[in-house]
Amino acid sequence: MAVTMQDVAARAGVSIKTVSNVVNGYPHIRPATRERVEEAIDHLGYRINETARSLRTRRTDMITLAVPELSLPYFAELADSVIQAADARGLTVLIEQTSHGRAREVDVLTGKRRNMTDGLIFSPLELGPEDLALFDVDFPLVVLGERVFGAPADHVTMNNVAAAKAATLHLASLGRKRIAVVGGHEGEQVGSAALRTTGYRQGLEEAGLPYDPALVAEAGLWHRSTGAEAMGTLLDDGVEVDGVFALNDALALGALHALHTRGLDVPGDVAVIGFDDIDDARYSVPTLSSVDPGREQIAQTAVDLLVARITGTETGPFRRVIPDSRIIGRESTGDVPEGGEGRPVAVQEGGIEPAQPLTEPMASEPVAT
Amino acid sequence: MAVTMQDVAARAGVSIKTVSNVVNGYPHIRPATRERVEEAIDHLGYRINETARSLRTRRTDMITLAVPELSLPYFAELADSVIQAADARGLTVLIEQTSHGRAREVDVLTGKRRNMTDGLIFSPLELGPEDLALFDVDFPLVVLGERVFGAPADHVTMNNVAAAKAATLHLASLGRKRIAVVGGHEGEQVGSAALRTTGYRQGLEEAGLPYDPALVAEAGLWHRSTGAEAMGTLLDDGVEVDGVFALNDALALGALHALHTRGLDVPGDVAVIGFDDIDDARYSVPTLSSVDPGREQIAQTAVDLLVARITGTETGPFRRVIPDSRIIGRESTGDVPEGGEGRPVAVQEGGIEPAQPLTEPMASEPVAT
DNA sequence: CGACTAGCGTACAACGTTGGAAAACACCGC
DNA sequence: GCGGTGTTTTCCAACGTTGTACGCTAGTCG
Repeated sequence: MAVTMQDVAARAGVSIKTVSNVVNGYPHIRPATRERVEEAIDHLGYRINETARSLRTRRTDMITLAVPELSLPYFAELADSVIQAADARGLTVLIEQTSHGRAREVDVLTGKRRNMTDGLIFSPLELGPEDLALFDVDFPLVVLGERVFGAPADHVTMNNVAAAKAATLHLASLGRKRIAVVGGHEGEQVGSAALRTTGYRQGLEEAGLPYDPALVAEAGLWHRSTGAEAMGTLLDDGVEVDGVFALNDALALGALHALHTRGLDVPGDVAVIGFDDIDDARYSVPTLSSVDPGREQIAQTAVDLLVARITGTETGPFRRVIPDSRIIGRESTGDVPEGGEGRPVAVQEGGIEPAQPLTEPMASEPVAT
Repeated sequence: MAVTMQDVAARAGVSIKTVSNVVNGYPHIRPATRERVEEAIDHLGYRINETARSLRTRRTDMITLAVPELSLPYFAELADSVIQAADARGLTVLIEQTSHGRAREVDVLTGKRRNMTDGLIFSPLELGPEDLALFDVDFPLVVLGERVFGAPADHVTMNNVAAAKAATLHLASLGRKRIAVVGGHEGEQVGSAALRTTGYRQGLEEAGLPYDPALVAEAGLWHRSTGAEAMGTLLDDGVEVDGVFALNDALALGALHALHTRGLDVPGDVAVIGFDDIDDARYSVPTLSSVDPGREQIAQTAVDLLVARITGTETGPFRRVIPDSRIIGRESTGDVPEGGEGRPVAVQEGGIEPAQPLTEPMASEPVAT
């Protein structure tokens, strides 16, 4: 049925291995032979059977990317970047959506699910430090995000505390005194929420502003609707506010919505800054200032680290990599005139360090100062 | 190194084929035997080698989804739905981004790129009717979208003309007389733009409104920025407008932006409706009315059609399937009070029909009346 | 009680490719 | 014409699984 190397070999009058050599670019082949083989390949429309090749070579040149949900713009954009980075390195990406399911996240790691790829890039949302043991897997793994520190795997993360602090300080530098934070989770000790909240408090402190619990608007899920709700509740409670740091852009866009419906001007009455710098931030009304956590760099680094483990180039201790992040000023903080382009107003440098298991995940994040 | 069936068989004291039978749920196995095998599997941590299985069975249980770009919310949401639908059927999805490259789209079809999946769901953006020949491939294929009609493949598409007409009529029913259309491409004969523009003109006609070329705002790319630009130009040219039909939601959101910056009230001064019903439409300010083209149904149908071809359940003539689409009324057309939920204000029924190659692709779209 | 049917296991041969080693060939200088 | 030195090609054995064919054991039935 399908045409195999055998058929090509027969037509070209060579052995099957010679065909293989041609296909794989083995250098010592007489030009005449190569030509005959290529003619046969074209003529027969031969395409290599990747499955057989993979069985033999033990490589599939595919990697898995496991994210919570593609409808969340941050993850869609991350997936986009990862696919491009993988593509540039000759890899194909298979996407696994964990859809906010703890069980699904566990499956991703235990390999209960399909297991045909060379490695995994995993951005957990449910698993936490208590699940550290699960991350001790027997395939190449790169962890993304802020939920799990100290896993026996390479880790690409963000400059959360430093960036959140910088964002808060940026609002303070604009003269804002009553800076609310939208999106914290009560009592949460791990993950982006906790880290960014820590940065917020550090920022307040450095700016000499008091911490007022009334300015904390909680939101379980980081969606626009919850952001609008949290912001709305805060305003309706009569809390005085002149600045908002939202823990991600979706929340920030929701907050903009809530502010708008209540007739407050942004940035006139309230300045708003988000986190993630998703595409939408550039097109909202007003355009949204945000923290660019270095998405491109995260994706490329993650793929590079994974490739290094797959190929065995890197066998040393696991690394933790933190890309540079930048504050992008736009209309919502009055950093650009209406219609102007966003521009970087601050940079936090990242870095690379060995990742050791730590009992205090909160403390484990390096803080650029 | 890795543990194989051989090892399991040795430990359980059975033949390798018996292990295979256990793993594959072959029914006639003595419970005692099955238990021994399962014990051995657990003890050794055996996991089947999917590559070897695929080589033997000629199935990978993976399908490819080729879309232009995941950062475009419509495609991200489509991918989300396709992945979920595939997942429910035991398939994994490999995503190929064509990134607006004609060459990449051709590669997807000619299989120059990786070819390890059982079939392809393809949403072309560059290829058109002139490339029909390329779609004659030797693997299961389902085509999405409006660029290519009559390809020798199953096709899931939208009720473009009917839905666009309905959207336009909806604006007219609100008493709007000067309805602009945002996003057309000059002289374009194929694709969503042309079809939706046709629907717009049909809608005007049915409403007894004149067609005024001045009300056509062109936009090459369907991004927010281009939508804002096109709308802005229209307004700055002093064209009188009281309604806007944007050919997709990104354009509509851009248009909202432009209207807002010029101090026009939506829906007071201008009513706006988009197309695609992306998630963002529910959270913009004001919330955006839109056409829901039946995304879930598109995804599920596409996967079902593909599976039927892969398994050989379906060998008959190719089908064209059009899901039902609905107009969702929100604040931007004043269909709901501020803060209210969107609600369906009209439905266009879809259908199934055999797909025949046609020379007039424009005419080939069935129109529900 | 012999023959037949399930039920349960096994042996062997693929699936299409590549790694390794051996063989064939070409060319060199002597 | 011969050994030596590369280059080019071939041969064989995997990679880990499943399909097919068949053998063996127990029942079951006439």
